[in-house]
Amino acid sequence: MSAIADVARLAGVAKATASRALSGRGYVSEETRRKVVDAATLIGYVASPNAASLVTGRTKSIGVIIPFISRWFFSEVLESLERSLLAEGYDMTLYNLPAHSAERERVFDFFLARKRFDGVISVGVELSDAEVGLLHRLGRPLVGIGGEIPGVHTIAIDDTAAARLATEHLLSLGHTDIRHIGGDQVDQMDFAVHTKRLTGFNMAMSAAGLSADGCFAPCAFTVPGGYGAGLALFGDPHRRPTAVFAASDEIAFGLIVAARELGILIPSELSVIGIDGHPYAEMFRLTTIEQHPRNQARMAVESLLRALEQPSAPVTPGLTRAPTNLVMRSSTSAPR
Amino acid sequence: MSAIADVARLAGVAKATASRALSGRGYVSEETRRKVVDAATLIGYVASPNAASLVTGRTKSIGVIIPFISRWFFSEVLESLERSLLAEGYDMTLYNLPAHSAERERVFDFFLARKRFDGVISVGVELSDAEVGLLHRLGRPLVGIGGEIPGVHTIAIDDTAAARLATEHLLSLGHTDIRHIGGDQVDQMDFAVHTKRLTGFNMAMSAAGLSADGCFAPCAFTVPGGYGAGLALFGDPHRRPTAVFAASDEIAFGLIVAARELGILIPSELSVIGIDGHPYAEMFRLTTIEQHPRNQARMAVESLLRALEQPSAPVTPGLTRAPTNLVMRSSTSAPR
DNA sequence: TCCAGATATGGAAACGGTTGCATAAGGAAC
DNA sequence: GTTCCTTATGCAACCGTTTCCATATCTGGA
Repeated sequence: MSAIADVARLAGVAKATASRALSGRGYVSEETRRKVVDAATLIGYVASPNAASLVTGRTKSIGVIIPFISRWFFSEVLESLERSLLAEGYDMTLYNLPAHSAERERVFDFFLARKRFDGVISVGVELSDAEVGLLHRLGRPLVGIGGEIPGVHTIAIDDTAAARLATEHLLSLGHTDIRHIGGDQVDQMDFAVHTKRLTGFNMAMSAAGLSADGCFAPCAFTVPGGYGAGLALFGDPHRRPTAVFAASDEIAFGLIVAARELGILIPSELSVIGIDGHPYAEMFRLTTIEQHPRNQARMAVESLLRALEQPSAPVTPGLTRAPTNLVMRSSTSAPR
Repeated sequence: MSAIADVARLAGVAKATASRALSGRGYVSEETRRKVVDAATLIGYVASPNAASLVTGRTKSIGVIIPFISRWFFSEVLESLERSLLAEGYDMTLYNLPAHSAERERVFDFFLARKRFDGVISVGVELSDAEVGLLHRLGRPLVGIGGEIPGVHTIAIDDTAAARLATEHLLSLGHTDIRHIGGDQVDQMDFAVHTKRLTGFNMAMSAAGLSADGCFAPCAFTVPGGYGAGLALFGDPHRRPTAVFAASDEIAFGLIVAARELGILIPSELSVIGIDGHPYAEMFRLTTIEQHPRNQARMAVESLLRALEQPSAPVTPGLTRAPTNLVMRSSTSAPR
């Protein structure tokens, strides 16, 4: 194809001048600039980012590590990351790494270690010290979403507090027989999200003077997971709780579908609360704690780009808490 | 960082030899190879793909254009694309382009036109002749998923046939009062997917000697979209059909939720069939036409890589039909 | 013994940009 | 009329690989 040398020749200037004219860096007279631009458009010149990266060391592309694509939180984050990065002129290269996959090491050694990215965003993946160290040594800034990583700036909601808030909402309505349906061990999710939400639940219960023993039931972190748990939990009318705190909206939807199939009225016979702010929540009239993943993604991009602009001042490691808020709908009420 | 020159120096060989030893191309004695590899691991050498691309012209990375990330079909395709490409050593760079977005031109001119990708996969995006021409001129192979693009190899199901099959299933059960709930104009989906499915419905109806006039109702191509359409459609018991063909499983779920809220029994009072093979279908006991997006993605990658390996023989333009199959569950039965 | 081919290695030229340094002209300040 | 700074441009080095070409050794077959 046509290289910048061709453009320079056609415009009657040196390669250096053509480069400056096209990139806008350095001194170029307006007249020369126009000549160069005209020549470039005439022969359909497009710059080679590879060649530029080679000398500048910057690739204008960001690597993203994410364990799921189809789960709501992650797809929302992904869409928002892509938009924000594209708007800033960055490419986004995606690595879909299931939590403890065998490919993880390969991705780090083979893909990330190469100098193809200016920075990395890790979504819901708890990086090891070795992995963080690798990126750090390469001088590549790293920002996390979803949980705390030592030495890395991360954006995350306070899972424990959110779970506690959800449970307290049920308690404040007068419920005392509350169950928590959350992720199980099989569903590997990093940052101990499941555990933190369970902890928040336990804290709220004991603060209210209630025992949380036997109040937790695990299930797959999906709608069918919640559905299965709901059928099992609500099957026996005598052991049915008056309220359920689901660790995610998707679980909550499954619980609601199961409850409806069993003829249980919501909220009069059963209150349900979730966490997420999923777009289907309104349709199911689900009370939930919203966590705004798109904002979390924007915050991560902002932090990463700031670190890229000022390599001197490394990203302030530490946790930025993303806000959450309770949205009350009609899936919760006082017990009968 | 350390370059291949450092490795060569440490191993006591020339850069050329070090390159051959590490890439495995050309003649290198076993002894020398080991020396080079040892030196490389010793100083933690990682190759720069940028520098390599510059001379080889191959980037080992593929660009993917996709209009949605969170919709089921697209997230499935995406996950499968990523796996297949990663397994073959390719990076995947993602461009999330809503159908008629303003950014589309910018992405093509600014991102895709650059020589950053060996090839492009377009998922559910109907590329214009100009866009196809641009990539073709750059010598970058292109494979499509979701519908026919002139001059490009594409993988797609037969939307018309699938819709017809779904409708025929309802007809064969004895239904005559059938409605089709599908995507609306606002929901911009390329390749006229909505129209094709409507056409399949109409063909089946008229083949059965039934009029399809007024049997179509549009809605957003989502669960809440189907829910809203269901509430509207099933609200009046006297105008209620005995069967509904939903253009997607997600719409079907919404319809089912709406029907259940209204106390309508499925399938005795209402049969519902969808298209997709969504993982929630089993939970809703939904009869559906499965379309296996992951396989479609695998086929696309295979086709693209074949084109990359043999630049001489260009990809056979044309359409490869991805198979679909009817899965019967208990959301459909004969009318009462 | 000589020669063709396979094997092994090095030197140097690419690939396509950016940028440091040198040069030169035009003002402004003294 | 110097001196200095700003503006404008060119030359050449450089980024980190791959690969072409040349050279040299070692086979084995004629």
